[in-house]
Amino acid sequence: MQFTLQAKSPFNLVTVTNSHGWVQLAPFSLHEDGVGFDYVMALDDGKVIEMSVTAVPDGAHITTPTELNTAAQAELKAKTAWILGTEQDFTEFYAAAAQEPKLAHVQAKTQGRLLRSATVFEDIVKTILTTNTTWTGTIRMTDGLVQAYGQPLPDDPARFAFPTPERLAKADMDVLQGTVKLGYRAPYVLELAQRVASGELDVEGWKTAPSAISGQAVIPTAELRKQLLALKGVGPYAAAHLLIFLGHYDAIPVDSWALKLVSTEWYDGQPVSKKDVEAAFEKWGQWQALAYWFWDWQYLQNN
DNA sequence: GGTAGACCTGGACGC
DNA sequence: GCGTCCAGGTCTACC
Repeated sequence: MQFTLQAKSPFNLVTVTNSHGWVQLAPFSLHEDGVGFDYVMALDDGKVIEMSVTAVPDGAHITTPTELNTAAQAELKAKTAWILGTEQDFTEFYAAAAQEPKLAHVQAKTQGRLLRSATVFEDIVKTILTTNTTWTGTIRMTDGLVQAYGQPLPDDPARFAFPTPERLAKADMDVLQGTVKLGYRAPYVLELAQRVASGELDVEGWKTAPSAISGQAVIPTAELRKQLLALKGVGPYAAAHLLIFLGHYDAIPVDSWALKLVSTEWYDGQPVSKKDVEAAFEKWGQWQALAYWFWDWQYLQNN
């Protein structure tokens, strides 16, 4: 099966793929040319497929060697559109950014979209695995989780889809801590999987909200943030990070990196607080997370 | 609401 | 090679 997804213009697959580090995390794998990527996906009917995503003007071309029925085809198209954010519209952000020299590049570079996983569940787990560790630690933990509990690809059993909540809900705590080495995060991930698998928690409902698809927030950010913070292992940083994925850009994920960037940009390298970071981007209102993310940082130019 | 200490791992560093 | 220290967010207990 193959199909082309046309995105709301402007769109550039390279920009989305390299928008942040997600493409380095299983079950993504970056193509050698650095433009497109492969992704192993578990469909609702239990089938595990691999898809290859390549660039076309203002869109992406998707191919999978697996034959799919009508329902599976629709699911694949919807999940791919979500991963790439093809329906997102950044016209207002570009208009605001054009007035700021440090953001004047965003429209020309078609920046705004961030690569997402196929499910909100997967993005929550991965975000928890970014906390209190190094990026190499995040890659290692994600790889371990996918290999230990992911469903194998029939044509290549060495590759796996990201574990479904149902599979992860049955995980052994000793394996999560000892083999996968999630450490103290293991109970957080296990509890999340069990709550989602049992139906108690509908995190995919956050994804299908019109606001998240269009990029225009309708559910108040404060309400969604409250629900995210109620998840074990999700604190202020992780909640803000996940809000971005869900189309809410009015909160900044302040981590040690953000403190370093703002310190260099406006405080001559002196220590800054979370409030300083938030104050620096407050004027960007509903776009402040994107303004922060795509800012032309002095620190990056100097290092 | 704010703060301190614990959590866990890998990497850097000194010996 | 070994031991120690530190960085990285969140949780819990406490004030």
